[in-house]
Amino acid sequence: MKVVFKGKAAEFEEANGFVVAKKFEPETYKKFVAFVQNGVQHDLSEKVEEGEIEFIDISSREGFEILNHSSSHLMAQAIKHLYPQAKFGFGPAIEEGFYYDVDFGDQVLTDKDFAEIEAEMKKLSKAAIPFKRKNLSKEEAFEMFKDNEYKVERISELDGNISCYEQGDFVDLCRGPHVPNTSYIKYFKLLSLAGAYWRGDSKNKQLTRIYGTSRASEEELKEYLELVERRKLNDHRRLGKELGLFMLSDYAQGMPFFLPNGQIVMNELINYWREIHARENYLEIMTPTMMSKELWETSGHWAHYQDSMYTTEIDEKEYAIKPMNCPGAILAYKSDLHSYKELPLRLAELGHVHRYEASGALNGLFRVRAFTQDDAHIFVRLDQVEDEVKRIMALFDEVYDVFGLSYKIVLSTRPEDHIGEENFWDLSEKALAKACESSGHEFSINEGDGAFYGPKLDFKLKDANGRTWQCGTIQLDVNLPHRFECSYIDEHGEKVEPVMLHRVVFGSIERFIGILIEHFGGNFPTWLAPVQVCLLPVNNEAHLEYAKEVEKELKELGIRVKIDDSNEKLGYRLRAASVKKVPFTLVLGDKEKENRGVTYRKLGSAEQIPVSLDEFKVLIKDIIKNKVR
RNA sequence: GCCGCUUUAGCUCAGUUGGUAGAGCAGCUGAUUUGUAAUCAGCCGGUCGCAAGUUCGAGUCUUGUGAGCGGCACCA
Repeated sequence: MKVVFKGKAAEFEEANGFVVAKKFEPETYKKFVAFVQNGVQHDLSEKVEEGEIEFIDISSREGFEILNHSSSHLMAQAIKHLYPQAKFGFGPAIEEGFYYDVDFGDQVLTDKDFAEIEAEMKKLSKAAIPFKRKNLSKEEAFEMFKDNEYKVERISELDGNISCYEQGDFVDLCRGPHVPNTSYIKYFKLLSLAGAYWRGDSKNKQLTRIYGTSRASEEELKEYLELVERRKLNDHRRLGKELGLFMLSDYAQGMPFFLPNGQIVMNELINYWREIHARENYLEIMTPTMMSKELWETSGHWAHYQDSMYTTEIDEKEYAIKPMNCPGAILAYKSDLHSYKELPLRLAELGHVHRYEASGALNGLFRVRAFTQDDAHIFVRLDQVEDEVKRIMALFDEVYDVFGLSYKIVLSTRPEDHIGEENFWDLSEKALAKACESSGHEFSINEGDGAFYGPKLDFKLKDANGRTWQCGTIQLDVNLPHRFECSYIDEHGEKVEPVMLHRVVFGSIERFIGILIEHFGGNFPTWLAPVQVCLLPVNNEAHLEYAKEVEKELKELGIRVKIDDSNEKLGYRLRAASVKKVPFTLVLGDKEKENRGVTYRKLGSAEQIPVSLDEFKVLIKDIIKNKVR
């Protein structure tokens, strides 16, 4: 086991951020005295005892980051050797590895160049070049990096002493820490290439970002690369194709087609959604897909959202296809007078919206141009906001729990381009934070990421690759009700403006289905499975009739059942059912026919369970009703 | 939109230095009538994303363009 020692003592930091014990046993670390520091042996036992130095397992998260950060430096050194004109931007460790942003000038790099860079890195690794920390004054730093405008820009933002790390002929501006020398970086791989704007601003030059990953052992690297491969198996785009769930067509870029199997999943989700929303006293409405320009001008979308809207002309009048359902819901609200006694008034809508998303942003079902929001607009009095938000969060918890999904909450605050008065924003942001706090939901804050009309709580779920996608959201909005002059009559007979909450649980049903496909790896719980039961007559001549009888009885219970009477051996048909991820496979032969039984197998299990048909009916009804996962 | 890559049969993929396309699976047909993860045989199936160009000749090379993938920006 390799252990990195992190120095806390100032003089130690100055010498080098890190030293590493070569053969470390945790129980005996106090006895451990010899360290490699810049290639020199030092006795640091005293510093260990005094707690000035802490040890870090290179396989720990912190060790991982140090290793990968050092790897990005090593890669930069190798690149500098091969491409002397290269200028470097930022090169940090990230979740699963590291990257470095490089300006190669006019040269175009492709992933075919990785082999050469990796070979050079290996060479440098073998040389065991020590990482040496140096502290520079600002002037010295400017002088040292004067040929690199990116580093110069960064240095100009720093105060006081500026540290850099030197390994052989390569120096980089860096806070550290690093592994002691390049030989610690042995098990790495360059993974991909991407354009990335300098400092994340699309107005700036695009640099070449090279992603890689570095591990403490060959085994860990292999494991990681296998994990990357395994993730592909759960990719919803692949499973969606294999299981006949959805498709995409060049004729409608970014607008998914739901195929029969996928439509079943969607319909089941919608049934469930309607059920719980009826219970929670939501009233369902449906509003038009296209509405005229004036409406969007009133709502502010025309001014703040036009780039994302599809428009058309009807009878010489401009229309927009709705990118959101809110204005429609507001018109529905305004169709009648409302008493304070009616509030909270919850108008739900499964709204199919269209948004012109950048072509490069599109991604399977996760990022599309046409999708269905399981929307609701809730009109409340100001004093009802906190309770209602808590109530919505409880509903979210209930729903996500059914699928076994976990989420992270992010509070997004006012963006630069927002409408309405600042004090409303102050109040709204506080109200959302308070609702989270008082209901025991943890959240982080994303400054400036709110909607133009109000702040929001976003519920983010992870896909198979660990990327997060916003699904549920709760948005607080005083602006749209004001712009549309919404009102209710309070207990004194006065007209008062209500507050509006926008909220979606699934978010986009399409995206949510994508998440579910990956979450379950295509093995949907029985209540969602396109085909729930597959019937396999052992012999078509002798058992098909009984299979049809079983089919009829199960169908009467509303179960989605299919007979596989193809002329294949049982083994083949079992495998076929398993490939199609059917939750229950029932084998029907002489034994079963004789005593009105079935022998069932659950997906993923080889266990054969004989029961009577009546018992099976009770069992599967129960599993479906309870949404057993 | 930007950077890089990919694009060949319904699906997954081969196609060597340019000489007008192959496999497995799926599908269809026949034989087999099967008791727990692939029975055998035959057949069908491709303007090689699209459009130009170079060439005697292009799936292979060049340019343009569509779509997809990985990122970046975006996600109001």
